[in-house]
Amino acid sequence: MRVAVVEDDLSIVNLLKRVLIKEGFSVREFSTAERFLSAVFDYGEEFDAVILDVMLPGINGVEACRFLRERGYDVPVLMLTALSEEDDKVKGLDSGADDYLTKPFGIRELLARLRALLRRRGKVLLAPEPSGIVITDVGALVDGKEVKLTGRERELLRVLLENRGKVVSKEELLQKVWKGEAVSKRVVDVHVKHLRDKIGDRIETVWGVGYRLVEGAPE
Amino acid sequence: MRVAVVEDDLSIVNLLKRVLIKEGFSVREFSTAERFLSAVFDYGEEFDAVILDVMLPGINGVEACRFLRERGYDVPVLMLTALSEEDDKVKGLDSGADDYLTKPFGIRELLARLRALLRRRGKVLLAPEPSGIVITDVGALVDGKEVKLTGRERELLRVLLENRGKVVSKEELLQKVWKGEAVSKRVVDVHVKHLRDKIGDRIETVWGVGYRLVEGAPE
DNA sequence: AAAAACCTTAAGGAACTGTTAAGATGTTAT
DNA sequence: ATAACATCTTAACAGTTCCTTAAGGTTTTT
Repeated sequence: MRVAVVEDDLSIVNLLKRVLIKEGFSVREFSTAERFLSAVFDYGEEFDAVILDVMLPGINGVEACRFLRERGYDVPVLMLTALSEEDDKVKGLDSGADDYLTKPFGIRELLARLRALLRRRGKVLLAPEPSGIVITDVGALVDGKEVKLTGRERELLRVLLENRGKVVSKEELLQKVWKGEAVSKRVVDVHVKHLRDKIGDRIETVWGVGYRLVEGAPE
Repeated sequence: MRVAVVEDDLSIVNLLKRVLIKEGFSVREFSTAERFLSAVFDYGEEFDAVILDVMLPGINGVEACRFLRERGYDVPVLMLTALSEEDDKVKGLDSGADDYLTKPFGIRELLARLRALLRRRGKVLLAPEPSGIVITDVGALVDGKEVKLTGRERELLRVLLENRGKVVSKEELLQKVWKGEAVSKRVVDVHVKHLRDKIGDRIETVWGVGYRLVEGAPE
């Protein structure tokens, strides 16, 4: 189990590190939200849970959490802060946090809450289901409605779905869907168009790079 | 960057803490060498630098430093003391300290020496610390908000970000972003302008030289 | 004041994507 | 076997986005 600790207070980081490691977690620490987000988005690191401080220099915990959620990263987030005002709790939880703990906190309580979060999630973390799309053997279930897809369309959607929220380059799509067959790059565009016609505008174009499946309903 | 401050004089501890934190360091304080050494060897805490007072109750700074070095702990040590006798300096430096500063010391000098030590060790002090910016695959996260960037803009921002706080010359930008393509120098200006429009006035012009990404939010 | 460096804006073209349709190929029903 | 159908690919044209250059204005230096 990999846990990211995003916290700038060294004494807390060290405490958490010691305790979490003792409990059998792998701990990756980040002193700023930027670094953490960069690890996730630039380097594709994955975590089973995130312990996220609110008061951070630069991007704060609430903003970071909101960003994660907007991009479809469904990892359990335990928010940590010195603020105990009801309003702050609301803000934190509204941003997508799963739990909220105020400093000073009991380390045993934190562990208990963390275990609870992981249990609740069943343990599958970064980048799982909730996109409103499920691939079936005849096509896809989109917002509860069944849509028929052709083979290529289904494969294309599958790859995009596996990388939900992340940009997939045309080269990668050609490689994964067309397995290196000698076809023009433009076939991707055409199939994206067909997919869009069928499942709505959930596929975003990233100019000069490729495509990205985004969350939520189209338009 | 984490700095351990090992010092029993509270007024000095507080001064250092305030200043160092302001400079973007994480500070961990210890009132005795025993506690510091215990943190290092018993708990495996790691530091990028140590500011170590010589006159400490129990194990003194020189002994502590020697102990560190004997165990192969190669962290930069800046020794701090009221003793200005040459002999003491020699003892301190011989014990493995990297630099030596006598009280009363100027805080700016201390910072400069600390930076120098870190630089010498190859620690990247280019402050990967808070800038409020994270580059993503579609653009950048600026103060928690996603901003879409074009390819050139993103590359330009990436180079500036890698050198944040430092001036990057136009030649270097042309070389790193435009890879030696034969383009006019003016393209840099234009793209800087576009970047400024999108991420705010975080890019400072250094007349006759180039550009620099500055910390914090614009105005 | 002149010169140099920078800012700002806009236009043209290059590169990329959207869209449509036709032909090729393969599949199913008759 | 043949017709009807479905799918895939390519090609062509239209539309969009992006990059660079150019030109005139502003600021800074000499």
